[in-house]
Amino acid sequence: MTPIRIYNTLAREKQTFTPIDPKNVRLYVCGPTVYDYAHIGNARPVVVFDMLFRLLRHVYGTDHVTYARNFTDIDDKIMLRAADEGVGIKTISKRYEKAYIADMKALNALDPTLTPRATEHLPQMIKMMQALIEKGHAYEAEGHVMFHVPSMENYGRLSRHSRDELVAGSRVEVAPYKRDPADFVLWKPSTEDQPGWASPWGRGRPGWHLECSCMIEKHMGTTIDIHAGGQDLIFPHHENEIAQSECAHGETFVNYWMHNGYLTVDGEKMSKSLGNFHTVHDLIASGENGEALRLSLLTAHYRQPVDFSLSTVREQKRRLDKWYRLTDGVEAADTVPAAVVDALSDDLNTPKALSEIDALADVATAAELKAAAQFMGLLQSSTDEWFKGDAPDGITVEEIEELIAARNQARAEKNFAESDRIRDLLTEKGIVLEDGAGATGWRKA
RNA sequence: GGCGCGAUGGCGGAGUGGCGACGCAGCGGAUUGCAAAUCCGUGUACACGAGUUCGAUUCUCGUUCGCGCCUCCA
Repeated sequence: MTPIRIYNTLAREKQTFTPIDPKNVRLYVCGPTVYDYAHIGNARPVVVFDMLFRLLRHVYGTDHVTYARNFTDIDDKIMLRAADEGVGIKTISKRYEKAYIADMKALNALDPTLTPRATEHLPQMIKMMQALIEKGHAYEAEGHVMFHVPSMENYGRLSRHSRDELVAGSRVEVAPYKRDPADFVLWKPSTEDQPGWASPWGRGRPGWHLECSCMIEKHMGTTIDIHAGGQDLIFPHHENEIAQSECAHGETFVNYWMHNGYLTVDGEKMSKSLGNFHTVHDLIASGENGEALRLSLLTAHYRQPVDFSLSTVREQKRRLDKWYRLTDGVEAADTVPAAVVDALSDDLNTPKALSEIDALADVATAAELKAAAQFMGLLQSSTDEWFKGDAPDGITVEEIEELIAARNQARAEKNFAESDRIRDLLTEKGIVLEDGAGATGWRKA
């Protein structure tokens, strides 16, 4: 078995992955703040680390991997949205949590083992803050609980920022209650009309970083194997998680840190003003194929930037079309081809793995191709479902078949003007005809 | 300014000290009434300049260009 190699952000190099306990490999990925639909950039870490989850399960056994992905369901952005709509935060968070789950399912992402929510971990948060205060790593000030950064000797080793650099490069005003400009919030007070929970420091709500530390502590222990997320989370989010957990526990928090690169759209940063903002929800609703979206996100290596465009999605759709044609009626092989597992074991080299799948694109190796593609969360439908779908838009299967029969009648009579007219009619409906040796088949474009 | 990443053919994207991965698109052919699908064939690609070497796209140094982060952000 090829060992799994992982690029560890902490070490800035690829390392051989050794789990703490092969019977319980623990992976945590930072999940969404549920205040709006997830965009395609949010989907990248989900798809990428879903691939990691699949690989870990393949190597260590399905029941030996715990994968947690949280929902941040208390946050100022959620509060803002709730206030806008005049509803409670739970209405907002539940709505977008539900949408998120559906969207990620459309991308063939497996359900994580655990999906903890911030608001379900208030007791753990309070306990951790108390421990940090007792150990001199945190203090109370004007209803806030602050983490005192200078109290941690090696703060900043993940992002390789020294406290001094952070203070010097800071773009935000320093709140007056901070003992040190680099200190960050663990707990902040809530006004009467804001959501809040009782605490020894008054009614308030948690800062962003605290939840992950507490959820990991509760569900996975003081030290976990892998913690992953977008590279923008390296600082401050993950740096501060390390500070909280390691100062509270006195133990290593995470052995391997993984961070995915950014996604651009048509070569530019995705933004609403540029008109290139794509939510997964809208992409699926407008007819883009979830599996093609997934494949598009896997065409680049996860640490590299990936450029997203609709033309890429269509291109990858055609690639899948080819694989579906080849594997029609073929039973997937029992084992996943080693070349594909090896590529993925090398720091999740998905472009390599995909090209290894292409190398199997031959009738003689169709069963292997199918096993490999399914391992990567692709070819999850039957060939028939893929090409024909549940129901083509604006035309019934019966109508299609009647038109095909009429066309074949015309063809038999050499009335090609009529047969081409019928084919054009179907093309307009998004139906492509394929004249085979015996019969005429059809598929959705 | 600090930290970090990258530059491969029309596009995407592996990889390697010496034989032009792979996919998509394009082009030619087979097949087809015509298409579609399929099959066969088809490309003087490795940012620039030095250095190391018998030999560098691959290693070293430099240059240029592009990108990300530096307390909203996957």
